[in-house]
Amino acid sequence: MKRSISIQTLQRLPIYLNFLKELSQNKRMNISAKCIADNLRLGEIQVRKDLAAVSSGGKPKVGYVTEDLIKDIEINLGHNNLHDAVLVGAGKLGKALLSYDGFKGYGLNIVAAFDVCGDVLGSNDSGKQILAIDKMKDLCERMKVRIGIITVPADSAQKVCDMLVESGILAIWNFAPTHLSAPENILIKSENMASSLALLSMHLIKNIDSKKGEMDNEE
Amino acid sequence: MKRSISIQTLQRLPIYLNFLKELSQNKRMNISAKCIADNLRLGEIQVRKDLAAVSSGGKPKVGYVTEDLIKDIEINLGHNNLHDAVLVGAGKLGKALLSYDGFKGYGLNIVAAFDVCGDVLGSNDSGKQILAIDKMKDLCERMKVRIGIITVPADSAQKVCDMLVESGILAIWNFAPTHLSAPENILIKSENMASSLALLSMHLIKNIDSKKGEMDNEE
DNA sequence: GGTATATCGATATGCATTTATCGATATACC
DNA sequence: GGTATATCGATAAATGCATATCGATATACC
Repeated sequence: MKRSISIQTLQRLPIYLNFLKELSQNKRMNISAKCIADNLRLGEIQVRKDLAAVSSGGKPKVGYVTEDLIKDIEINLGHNNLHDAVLVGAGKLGKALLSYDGFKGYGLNIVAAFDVCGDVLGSNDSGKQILAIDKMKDLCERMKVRIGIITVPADSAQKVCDMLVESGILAIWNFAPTHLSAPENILIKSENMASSLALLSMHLIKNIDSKKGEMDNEE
Repeated sequence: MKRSISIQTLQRLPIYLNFLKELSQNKRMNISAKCIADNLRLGEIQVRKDLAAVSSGGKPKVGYVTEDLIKDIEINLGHNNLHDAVLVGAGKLGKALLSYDGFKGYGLNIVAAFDVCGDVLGSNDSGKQILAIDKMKDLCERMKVRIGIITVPADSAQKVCDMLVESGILAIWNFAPTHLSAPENILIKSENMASSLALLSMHLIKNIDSKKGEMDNEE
């Protein structure tokens, strides 16, 4: 039963988790689905359904027990067992991600970074090692690393992707602004900044347009 | 008619655009929907439908004219008119984004950054100014900036969000791992790393689990 | 010029996700 | 203790999106 958490629900779980942790700090013992929905600007029913997929249930009139809910979500997100990851491409974005110490809270542990460029090799100010790329496969296999993060320029992203697959990586987090091809069983999640910008841009265009033709009832 | 581009389609447009630009460099004049689909691992029909939403159409037997398609997509993405943006939070991620010079290609122009911390003020190695946050409102109003990028820690993100709204910002790109509340007419696009990680994590858990119980036909 | 074929566009089907409706139940208050 | 109410959970309808099917059409080749 618990197997079937939809992708959409899965992606909302971290948002609930974040909100619930805030509540927890403020010593709120109970929380209703409606309250969560109002605060997060989501539908009340949607929240209830999402929570139903992971939790053992709430009580009428009082809602859910905050702490229990947090635990349930964390279990379902796999935050209890940390996944090791390697990062390829120690440019600006790569270094920024390396230095970000919040990933552990999400179950991700970057063990090392790789790059071709000799200049950046060595220890980063994050304390993480930046190694030559030819050492990647060996390290991944030894440490059984299963997650790869790509922060190289677009034109070398596919090559890096292939290397990661070669190294036994099962899931790839891609920040390069390009599409990647990999075998079926490899999950590729692209953080497509361009797609996000498309959304913002579209919103602005619509908004500015509707302001120009201030008809009020444009449709 | 062209009004109704679905969100999903909109988010795929930059991917097509990227691919088409590569083709264009290789002097390919024409391209079929099937070819795009195969290269990008998408459905042929999906591609055709997406393209139908933005383009004036292709010809049987030859497909679409590459250059025309690029233009059509760029128009629909608003890449022709650059949107100005401000960035708040000149930490590691903020600086990384400031230094990334690829945004202009997506129609985004970061005009300045803001931070509370005195240390980082001044000119960045990106050439962009990092200013004190109290100057934000004035600058946004003067330059009619409509996009705000939030790269501050989670606990100050909402405060920054409010300030941006105050400054006349219409669309917010949020990198803080928290949910933000703003008036209805403000678009908030959160780059939720935790959500992405949830996806990766889930994939690994499923994969490793199915390997443990190597039943082959687990369902 | 006629026929074959690749490719397009439109309509229809199916699936996933969201939203709505309704009855059930635990707490609160009289 | 009985009734009112907030809230939950389940079932049903609606929506949005992806996939399938089919006829139309422009090019290529005979």
